[in-house]
Amino acid sequence: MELYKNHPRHFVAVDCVILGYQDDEIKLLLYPRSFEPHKGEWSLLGGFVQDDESADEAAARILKQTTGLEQIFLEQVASFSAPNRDPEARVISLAYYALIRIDLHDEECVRENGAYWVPIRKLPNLIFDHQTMFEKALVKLQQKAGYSLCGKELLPEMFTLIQLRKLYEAIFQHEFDPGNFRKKILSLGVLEKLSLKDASESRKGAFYYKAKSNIGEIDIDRIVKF
Amino acid sequence: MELYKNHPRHFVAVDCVILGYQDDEIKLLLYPRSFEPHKGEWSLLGGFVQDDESADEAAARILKQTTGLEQIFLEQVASFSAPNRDPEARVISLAYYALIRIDLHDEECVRENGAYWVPIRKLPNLIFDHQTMFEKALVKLQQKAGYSLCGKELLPEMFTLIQLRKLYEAIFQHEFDPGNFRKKILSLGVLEKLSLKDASESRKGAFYYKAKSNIGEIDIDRIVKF
DNA sequence: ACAAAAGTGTTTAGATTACACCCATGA
DNA sequence: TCATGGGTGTAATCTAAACACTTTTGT
Repeated sequence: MELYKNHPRHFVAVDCVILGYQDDEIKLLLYPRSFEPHKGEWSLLGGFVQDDESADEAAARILKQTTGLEQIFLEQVASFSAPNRDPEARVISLAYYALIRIDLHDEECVRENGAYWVPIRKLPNLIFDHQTMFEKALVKLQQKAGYSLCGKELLPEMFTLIQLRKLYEAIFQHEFDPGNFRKKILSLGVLEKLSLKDASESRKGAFYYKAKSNIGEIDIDRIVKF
Repeated sequence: MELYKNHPRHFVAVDCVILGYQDDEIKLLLYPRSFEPHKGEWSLLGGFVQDDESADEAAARILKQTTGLEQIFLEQVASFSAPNRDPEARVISLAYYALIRIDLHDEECVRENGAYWVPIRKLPNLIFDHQTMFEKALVKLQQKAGYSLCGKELLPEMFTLIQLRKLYEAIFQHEFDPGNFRKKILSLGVLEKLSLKDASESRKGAFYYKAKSNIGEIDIDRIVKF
């Protein structure tokens, strides 16, 4: 312990890039900061790492407190540690990104905190380095989506291939050929066709699919080359 | 500051996965830990983040102090924050990986600290979670190698295509077809052929190449599909 | 019947793979 | 001249991309 004692201790925070999908758009959950500095400005959801928890646990705890959701997808993005990134005190922040189903989250819980889901194309200015955190998180999401279907995290249990394509178009901000996309996805053999149809978008109706349960991290070559 | 004060502060360390290439193998620089706990056991090179520096700067500083090298490739791997990962005290560690040219590093500086370059196939047990840090760093290296030639970081300025292939075989622990590898790399248009030959490996000799200077992060599709 | 979205098929271009073959050179 | 690695060429296969075409169904 002697050697350790000569070194400084730092506040360690986690900041969460909470992403969801709604109305053909990827949206980010933003909070008005409740204290100085930068009170009232938009920020990611954050909090401090306590003594008895890992950063992963801290992120999950904070996410639960403010959205009511548990057991959601959560992964490290990067650490941010410029000495003056927070003008009030030295805070080293570990950024995480979370994928949640907007249709399942606790709206009241979010509303209470004054939070809003903002389409990623129309983000306001964010405090500190939160813009960079978001950008890195989006790249991570694109990488994840390239190797596994993000349907499970961002879409309802059942979804049509058209919905899945639109999700991918939102993630990559790029259009995919409907026929080719469908063939590519089906060739992966990870989806199960249901007999139910979604008739809300057309007279013919589109079949619903769901992810096969035995598939974890699919060892796909690549879903989209981009 | 009031709100911050209610939260604990933590020691924040950086641990460096220092990788080099020698004798057709990727090697990891390991240090015998100089203090308790686990004194004498093998560990990554680490140190604490000070008040006036970012974690990136801390990693660069520590790397310079112990290998004599500056301006080397250094990138974040992940954070490690289990409350009891270091039994002596709560230490949150930010893992980095560095790519260095073994032929250029300061051998004396390394020797003094009792450090050794160990082939990654024959690693001893490492303390704490350092094994996991290494494994994640290797994945990062493979990703990087998939999108940019790592020749610049791990090989001398001039190298033959055979040397580059052997480097890639060491990184991916997988053999590549000599003819196909050469064509794929040359088709990227990022190498400049020199008139000099390396005659040490064969009677015919193999031409040296060097990376074209204007190429930064090449926007290659993929070098190897794996 | 027809409009409109869902879904299938076909054609072409390009990339990947395996592997045969030629080349240059020192002993 | 011949053994040895260095380097090139080619045919078979696979994949991606573009786009035309067929199917289904409520009105």
